[in-house]
Amino acid sequence: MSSLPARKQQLVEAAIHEIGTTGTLNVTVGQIAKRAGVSAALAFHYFGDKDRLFLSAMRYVLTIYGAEVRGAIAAADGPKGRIEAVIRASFSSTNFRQEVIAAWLNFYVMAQQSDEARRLLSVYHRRLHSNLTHELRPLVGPTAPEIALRIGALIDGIYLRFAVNPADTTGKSATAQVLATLDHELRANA
Amino acid sequence: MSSLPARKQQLVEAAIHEIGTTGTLNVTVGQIAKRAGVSAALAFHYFGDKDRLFLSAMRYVLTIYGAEVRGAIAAADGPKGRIEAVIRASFSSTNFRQEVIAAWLNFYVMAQQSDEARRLLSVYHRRLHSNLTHELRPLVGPTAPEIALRIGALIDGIYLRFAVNPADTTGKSATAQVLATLDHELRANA
DNA sequence: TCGTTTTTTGATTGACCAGTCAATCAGTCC
DNA sequence: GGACTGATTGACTGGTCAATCAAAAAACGA
Repeated sequence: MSSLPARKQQLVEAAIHEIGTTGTLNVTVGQIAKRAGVSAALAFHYFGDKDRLFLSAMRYVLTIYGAEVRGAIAAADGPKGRIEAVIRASFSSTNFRQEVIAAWLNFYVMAQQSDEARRLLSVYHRRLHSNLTHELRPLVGPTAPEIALRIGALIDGIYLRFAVNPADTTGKSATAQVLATLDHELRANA
Repeated sequence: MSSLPARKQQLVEAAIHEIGTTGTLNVTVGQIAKRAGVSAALAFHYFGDKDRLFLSAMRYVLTIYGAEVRGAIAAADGPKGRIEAVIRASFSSTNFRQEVIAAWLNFYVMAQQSDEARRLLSVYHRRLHSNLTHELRPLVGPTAPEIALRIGALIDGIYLRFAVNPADTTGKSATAQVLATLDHELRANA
């Protein structure tokens, strides 16, 4: 949140940036602290250990993403408009950047070892699924959850492609692909 | 390949297993060597450094996956049958296991730093895309590449879900989801 | 059998890093 | 202005690990 003490937030943002640019969790607390312009010891003072610093970074990314999606939903009209809003927000220029996606990727790796990381990713999955299902329901009825699942997985899959090959996907084309699938799913369930 | 010298193959398999079970690239050469039943120094003798050991492990996984898909395609009948074969192979019990998927996930992370790793993943993506496109063409004509892209991304996305929550996805249900999307895409393009 | 090559190892090194600690410093409250 | 608190640091440590090396063991050919 933006309600974090200034130094904590600096460190969290530095951690994301550092993980994102190096593309790995193998960054030292020293590197992160240096980018934040403070000493490594301060990071330990605030977060206790490296893991908890990483988890805070993850929460931060999730929080921002969630806020953006919520904003997009609020500004859109009608069920289909709101579904499109979620999709567009997922590929907005804020989120759809190699640095951020590299960080996400590493959060998935973290989730292999850390229960809390896994929990946080589950929250993201559930929220996305719930948003999509809620808006799909009036359009397709009982198959809404299944379709939501597929749309959600498709979004994440496109993220993965982008992580390997940023060149041949843009936010626009990614959005178009998901919207196309959405259309076909809707047509099949009309 | 199975044509690797015995010790090399033992080490490669141990590396995959170790990466898969710990869920991270943070495994020591010592751990890997121990699992392979040899000394750490031998791993350096054969691979030169840790990176090249990891890359060999990645090639090995890709090779096995590729062989399985090729086998499944050969055994199937008709374009649609062969598409289904590819999808089924992707979620077969050989490939769709947390250990293997955790390894894949870490290969994506490797690709953030290593050109060779990125190249290998690109090969996988292209091969999958090409297989799907080839079989889709007689069914939907010029939209085949686009649909192939979406199906491919959907498969990878479902892998990601499984990486976080192995409990609520099985190979069967995953296959069913992708086949459902495939059907809807085909219907929309018939 | 013996000399040579290949495989394999244990011991070692040099770098790196998470986490600790004792010590300053800047406020704040009485 | 003195006691107390939280912020902040530099220096240190204990441990880990990739990579090297010299030598043992095994395999092999003459």
